[in-house]
Amino acid sequence: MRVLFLHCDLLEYEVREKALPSAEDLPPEKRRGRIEDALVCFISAEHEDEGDPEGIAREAVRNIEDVAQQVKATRVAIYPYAHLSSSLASSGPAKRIFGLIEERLGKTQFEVLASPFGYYKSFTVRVKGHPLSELSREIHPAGAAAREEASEAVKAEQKLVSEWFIVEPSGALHPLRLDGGMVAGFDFAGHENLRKFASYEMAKSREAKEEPPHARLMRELELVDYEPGSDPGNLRFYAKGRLVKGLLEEFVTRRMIEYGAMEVESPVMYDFEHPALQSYLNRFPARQYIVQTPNKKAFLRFSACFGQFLIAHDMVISYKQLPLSLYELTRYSFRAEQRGELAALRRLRAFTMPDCHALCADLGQAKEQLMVRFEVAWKLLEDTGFRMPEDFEVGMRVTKEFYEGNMEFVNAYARRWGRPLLMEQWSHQFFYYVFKYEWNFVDANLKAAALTTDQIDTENAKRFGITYTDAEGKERHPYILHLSPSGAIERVMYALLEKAAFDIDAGTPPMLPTWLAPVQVRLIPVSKDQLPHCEKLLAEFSGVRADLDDLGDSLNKSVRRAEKEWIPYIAVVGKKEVESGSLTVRVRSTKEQKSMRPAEVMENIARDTEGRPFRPLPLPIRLSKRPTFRG
RNA sequence: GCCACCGUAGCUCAGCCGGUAGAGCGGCGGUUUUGUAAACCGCAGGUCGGGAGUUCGAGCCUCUCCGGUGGCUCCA
Repeated sequence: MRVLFLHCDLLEYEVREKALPSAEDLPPEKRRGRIEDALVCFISAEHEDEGDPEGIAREAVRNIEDVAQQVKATRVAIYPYAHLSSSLASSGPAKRIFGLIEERLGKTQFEVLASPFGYYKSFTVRVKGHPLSELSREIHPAGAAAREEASEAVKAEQKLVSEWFIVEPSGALHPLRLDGGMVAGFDFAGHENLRKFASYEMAKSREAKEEPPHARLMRELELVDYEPGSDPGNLRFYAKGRLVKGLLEEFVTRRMIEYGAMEVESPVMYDFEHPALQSYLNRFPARQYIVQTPNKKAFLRFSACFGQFLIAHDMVISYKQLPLSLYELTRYSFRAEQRGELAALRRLRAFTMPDCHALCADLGQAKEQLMVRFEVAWKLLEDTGFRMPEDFEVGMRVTKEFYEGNMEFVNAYARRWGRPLLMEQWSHQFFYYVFKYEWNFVDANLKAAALTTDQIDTENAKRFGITYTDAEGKERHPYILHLSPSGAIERVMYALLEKAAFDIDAGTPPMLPTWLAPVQVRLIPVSKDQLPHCEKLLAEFSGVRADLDDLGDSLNKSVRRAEKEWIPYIAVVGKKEVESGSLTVRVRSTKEQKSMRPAEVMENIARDTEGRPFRPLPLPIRLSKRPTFRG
């Protein structure tokens, strides 16, 4: 922030026209102003100030008080003046900063005149001209000392008191406490993962130190890799990885449409100045990617919320149409996570997020609909290849008030889940929701990552002006549910790979579910004499992802290669098989080696993949034609 | 963002006290034509992550930037 201090006999201004379209209309008394014998402060808010409006405003006021004291001024004028800096703050944050300065100065003994922000003004100043009457200062955002004073929002969060419980399927409640770093208050026997999850959440325990296994696997399997040419947390997907991701995307989307959601598509970037977005944004100023468009500054979306809320804002909705769901799969959502927080596929800066918002007439309908979506998500994860509910641990977050008023709902949820779950109870509502749940995957390094999540949002309908008309013809704000049925697609891949890593440790062959296996069947001729026969067989495997190892290596080597690729059905074709018309197949899931006819293999795959999307092999069918993406 | 560790051939890694770079796999050429997790021989392949510094001389020491991992903070 830059400030030019002028100790003046007189300041007089008159508003001419708006300089910013978003500037608010002014009451007549604000359109002109005059102050005599005052310290006039011309101020430019700069880009670097955006991260901490509270802090910079506090510093500004401190400086103003300081200078005013020196020149013995009792009156102060604040004059937003863009021309002191070449690195201006965006107008949203700037406006907020000026508001805060005015508010804080108002609490001092000074008489304050604040000229409006966002307008062209004509003005007159007459500077006193004594040695101290002209002075400029640069004020930088909170140094270490200033940062200790938390912003209002952070203070509110700090006041937030969390209580932790285990809720059993019976509804029995067990208050948890930390006892020497260990979670106590519940017998976790038989619920080892829940203990790990509770300890991750409550004690912030980080027990392991290795790289997560999936980070290595994703590269070894030629699925996904880091991209040093981009920004951290923006990954590259090779052909096989794109296939897996594409299939998951299709599956989730199909299930959401079957559920009844209306798929929409919204922009990836939004205008900083858009009034509906500002209050939402200002609370989390440092999290976005900023992009400079030809004529404005925009931010990249960090979820599908805005896009869908802005659509919902313009929709005409009757209570008869509720509940009503909008769905979008964002490719991508962007969050400028701190460097140290990124972790391969678990935590990214650019990720693919299915997001489904349901507008509900009232709390009753919201609770009912939440459980409908619970079933959709449960089935989706189960059909993807997870064990439900064993692969996940529920984190449920509620306000105390919600819990006490809706105990039956919480208990019904716990009964449906069928296993004990972790509940965090907040003393008061700090976030926009009163109820939220996540299904967390606990990985080999004992880290928890949320996949499925749904929330009951009581605030954003008001904030974004989303309304429906009720039976009496009155406009009402709906409750909004925020469901991500699977969580980020990359995170689903992470969980599947981490699950496979558990199998490696347990000594069972790791694999992806057959419907996601990049190659489902590999044909390996014992010698090149069987190649023509294999070529013919390929035609029989239409509708599955089959390929042919025609590299001419030894059988041992070819089998090893196929095993390392986690191929579920490896079919060896030698002299015997050509004569009998059968295949000798290694079935990965059962470790069996048995003689099967091609039709049987097809039936097995059809059974494994029933109801899931299919995509053809996105690679050359003959290995001799296939490049390696990495060594 | 802070602290620590790491970055050498496409991949996985070795490289001593600072003296000018090595293996295996993969690729290419040849021999072999194989019955269920790596046949054999040969060849090519390196700004030692980028930049700056110290030094007669830097993969090795110093600074800085980039990338990765772990911890902290964070996760709307």
